Amino acid sequence: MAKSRNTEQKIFDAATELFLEKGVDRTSVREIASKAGINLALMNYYFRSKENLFDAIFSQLVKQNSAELIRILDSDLELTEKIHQYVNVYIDMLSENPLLVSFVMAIIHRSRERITEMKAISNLYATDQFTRQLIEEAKKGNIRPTDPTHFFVDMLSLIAFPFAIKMLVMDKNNISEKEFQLFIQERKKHVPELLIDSLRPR
Amino acid sequence: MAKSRNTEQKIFDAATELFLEKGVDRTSVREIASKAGINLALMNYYFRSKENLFDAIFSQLVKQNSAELIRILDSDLELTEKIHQYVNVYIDMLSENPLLVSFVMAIIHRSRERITEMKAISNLYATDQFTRQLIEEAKKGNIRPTDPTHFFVDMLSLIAFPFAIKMLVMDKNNISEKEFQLFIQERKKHVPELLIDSLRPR
DNA sequence: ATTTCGTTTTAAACGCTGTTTAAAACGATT
DNA sequence: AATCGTTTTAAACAGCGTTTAAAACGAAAT
Repeated sequence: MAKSRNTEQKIFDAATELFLEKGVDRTSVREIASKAGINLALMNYYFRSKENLFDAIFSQLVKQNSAELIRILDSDLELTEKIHQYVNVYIDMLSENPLLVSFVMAIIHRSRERITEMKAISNLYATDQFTRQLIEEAKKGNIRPTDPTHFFVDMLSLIAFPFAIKMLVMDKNNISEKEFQLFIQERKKHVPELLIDSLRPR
Repeated sequence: MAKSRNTEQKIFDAATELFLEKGVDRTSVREIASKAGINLALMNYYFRSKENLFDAIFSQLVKQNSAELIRILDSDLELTEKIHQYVNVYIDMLSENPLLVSFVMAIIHRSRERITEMKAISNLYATDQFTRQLIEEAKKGNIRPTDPTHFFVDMLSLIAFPFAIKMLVMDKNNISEKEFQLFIQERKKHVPELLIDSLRPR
């Protein structure tokens, strides 16, 4: 048997499912092959390595999700509305996509070697319009002068880090998965408030 | 030759150095044994596993560092002063201890199975006094009513996450290691300001 | 001084991992 | 029906963390 053109897709799908379920490191290539119903070596035939397979899955996932975030950052929305939308969409994204969260964590974990992949998820490289806005609004006196780098790092931190320490928050507050999701939902209001508040002229 | 009671210490030291240098995952047990000048199997004789060795190094590191943070949280310091001190000490700690940062990231990465180790670093379990303070100050009208959980998660996020995306920040702003350290130093002022500002009654 | 006994060290192997190899099977083209 | 590039296969590779069983050792007991 040969030329079943969906072999590549079968590997891709099986790996995606297993990576989500057990994490990248704890998923073996033999397991992926078994789940996909293919020979072990085919994984290396289609993707050159397991790392490469991970990248393929990851960048597809990012492409699906980051477009909207960049669109928001680049838009003409008023500053506070833009912050609201960005935070809301980003939190929803991470909240609905556990695979994305664990992939982001895996990449951050070996961040020294994986800057390229990090760029894609960070939107840090689409902040020109946003930065301009921060500076101009400050010039007009609508907000207090604000360092754009710190502000953007703050925003990313407040959005993403809680997902990283999810298990910790659940354990400490003795809450369930569902209740954690509620906690995250609260942050869609809380984080923009905090950020916008810090911009208010004194 | 036998009974050289410092064999355990030699393994511990060699592993610490290598873990810092190349990360836990990319350091093999054979490499540790070679650097320590001991037989491969001795690593499993003294520590039961590589994971165990990691834990031993990690918890020693945490013990050295977290005591002061807990002391600050439990102190009678005035709220704003407490926030200042906590943020400053924590940022200094992470900034002077790259090993701690990469260990924290390694543990967060496999957070599902490692809650115990996470507890140790989070200080999330020493927040009783701090929580009480937030509630009482709000009752007195000195600060606006604030959810303690969100506030503490905010604080941790703003302190820790920037270290996780260090490479990203450096690449995006085209800055050196030294300049990143400066950026971090700025946050010792910026983060407390942001947090305390959010407590101001409206 | 020799035997005994628990501790420490050793070399070799185990089962697992990701990856490579070389040959086989296959389908379309000639 | 033969050819040729693509796809699939079984088997092996080198590396990993870990285990095994025997050896080497030092101190205590005879």
